[in-house]
Amino acid sequence: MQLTPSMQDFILHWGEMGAKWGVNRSVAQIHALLHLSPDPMTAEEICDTLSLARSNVSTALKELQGWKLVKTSRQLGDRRDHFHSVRDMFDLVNTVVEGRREREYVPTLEALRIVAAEAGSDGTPEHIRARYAETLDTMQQFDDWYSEIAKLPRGTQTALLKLGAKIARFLPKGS
Amino acid sequence: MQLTPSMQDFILHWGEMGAKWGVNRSVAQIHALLHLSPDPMTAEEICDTLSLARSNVSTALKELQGWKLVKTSRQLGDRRDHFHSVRDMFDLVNTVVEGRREREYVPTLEALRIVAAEAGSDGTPEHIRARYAETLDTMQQFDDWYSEIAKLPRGTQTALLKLGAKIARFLPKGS
DNA sequence: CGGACATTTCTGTAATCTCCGAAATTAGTA
DNA sequence: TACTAATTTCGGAGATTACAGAAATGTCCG
Repeated sequence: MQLTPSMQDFILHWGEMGAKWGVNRSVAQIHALLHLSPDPMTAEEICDTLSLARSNVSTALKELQGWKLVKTSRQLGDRRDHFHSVRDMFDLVNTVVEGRREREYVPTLEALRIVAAEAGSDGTPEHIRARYAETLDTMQQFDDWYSEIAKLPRGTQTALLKLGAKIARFLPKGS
Repeated sequence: MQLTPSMQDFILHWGEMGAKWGVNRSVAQIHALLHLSPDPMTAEEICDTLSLARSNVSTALKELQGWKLVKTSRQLGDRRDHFHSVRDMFDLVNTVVEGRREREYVPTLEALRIVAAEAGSDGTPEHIRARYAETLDTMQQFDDWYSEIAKLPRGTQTALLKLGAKIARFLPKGS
């Protein structure tokens, strides 16, 4: 695929952002490309367009599929995989957030529970144990909130999003 | 400071998490330590407790201050800085989210605007320009939502958090 | 001003991460 | 079964990042 300057910029920037988010730069670039591409692309085309080694593209695509950001489709008379990104930006943000929760937030909650339990019998002073409890509690609260919102139907989610801070009007009172 | 096993685990895990979040491991460990410590600590004490080089502790503390996760305080008759973390977990989550928005999300929005403008005159096909617009639009929507919620008084925020998905009851109808 | 202590910056090294090319594997075709 | 194309895995060179220790800078006091 032929890239215009703006497309190059987009892909480059997406790659930098990915790096900051702890995602491999190439992985993010490939995702950006697939996000822009109107048609599914083969691994080969991706290599050519971004000048990356075939092997890396393969690895990156696997990772993106792990994040459920990229899916494959088949075309008649072609045995190659054709890759395309999840189309909708709303879905995309959801997927990324959910992925991070799964991989980074939930394990921390678990670890905190273990630490808190362990602390009962290893001489950890009371005020530190209280700190554990407080930390776990607050994090759990955020997680519960997110989990509930995530379960709502899409239409409700977008409605809430549009409403923004105006939602506060419906709250009991004060503030 | 003397670390019990559970405290060591906590600090170690926090460090690993930090690494996944793109934060330097030592930085995250120091933050964990300060989060647990009931009293402010000097850089020297942090070195001893975590067995890190003085120089790195200095750099890490600077970075944590940049994130506004750590503040310094003074004590009479002591010219050393005493470091302590932001106490409240709720504040902490807010600070982290706000920091990430500032450093990673907002620049992307800006870059997208530039890319979209650039695309007008460099031969980028219409459907790609539409994709830019859609991407920018959705990301902007999330950002607007967050910005509004962030401005609400703390009490309102916690109320919303507790309410969770039940908030949907107040929505106009359907879904 | 000079000395003592605290902090930051600099420098070299160790550890880690990225990415290419080659080899191995898998899948489709005759 | 053999042949070919597509994909994945492996190994190591090159680049980046993290870190300790040394040197430099800054700050406070007399």
